[in-house]
Amino acid sequence: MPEYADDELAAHLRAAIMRLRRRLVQETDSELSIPAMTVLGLLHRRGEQTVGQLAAAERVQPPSMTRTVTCLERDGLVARRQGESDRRQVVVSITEDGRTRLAADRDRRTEWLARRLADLTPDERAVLDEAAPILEGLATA
Amino acid sequence: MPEYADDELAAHLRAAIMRLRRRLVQETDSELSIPAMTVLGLLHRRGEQTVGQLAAAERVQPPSMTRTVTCLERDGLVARRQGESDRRQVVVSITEDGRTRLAADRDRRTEWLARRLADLTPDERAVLDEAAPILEGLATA
DNA sequence: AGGAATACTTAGCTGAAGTAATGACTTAGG
DNA sequence: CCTAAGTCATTACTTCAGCTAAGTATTCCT
Repeated sequence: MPEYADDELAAHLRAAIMRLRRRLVQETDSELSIPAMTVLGLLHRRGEQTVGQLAAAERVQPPSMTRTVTCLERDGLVARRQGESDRRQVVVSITEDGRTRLAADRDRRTEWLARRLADLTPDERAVLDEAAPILEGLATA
Repeated sequence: MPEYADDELAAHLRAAIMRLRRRLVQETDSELSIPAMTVLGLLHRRGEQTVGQLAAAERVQPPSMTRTVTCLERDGLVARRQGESDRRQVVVSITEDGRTRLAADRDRRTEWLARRLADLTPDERAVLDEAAPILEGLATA
């Protein structure tokens, strides 16, 4: 039994995403900006990446990624070095400090959402569990 | 069969929301800003509201809502008038032009998402159909 | 070798949120 | 009843996170 008529799902989903995103930003209390945190996570999962790869992964223009990386480098959480095969590239890697900070922040950062999720029924959580990769796919497609 | 360990769902859901939101913003081609459109929708559904009510509904600080309303008023899509019982309040109502614009824009605005949704399998759409109100609830809780 | 293409950076803009302070009005206490 | 405190909206300014345009360094192609 669908909650929404077919042509209304998009509108409702959109509104929900927008509101929830703002809420997530509001409820987050962390020293790291959201893009910074995301990049740190990427480097943790994928290992070192060029600025271009990071920009593509986050679907952001290169200058935006440069700024984020500059910020992270200033705080000593990532290291920049010139690419070996192609010296135009800049390879970014996470530092030990970066990993420490990531671990510390990841918990705090998702804490609010995790608490909210804990309040849901198992069924509801199961729905979101299935929905997460689909949403991810929509963003990436 | 959960895709994610319990304590990872929050992190993944968060990332998915952030990316999808950015994508929605990018792919949207409309004359109305996102907050403006949302407010117009609220006024359409709920009838006239004070600036404070609108701000609370969107979980935005009053100044942000003032700005959005100012913009909408400039375009003749909403009307401001002084509150009758409490003259500090400002009551905002949607105009006929506003309704027209809302109808025209709603389609265009959700078009990209609607197309993406159409590419999903029926099962995936069903999941999102159930997920939408849950996400909405998380944002509002 | 020289010109086109690529990878990142720099500089500056915009949109959409926020806080702090102000003005107008209302409510409550003495 | 009148003053003090509180509330609603606004104004002014800041911050954040994206963008484009233009510049620099390097590589690729003929």
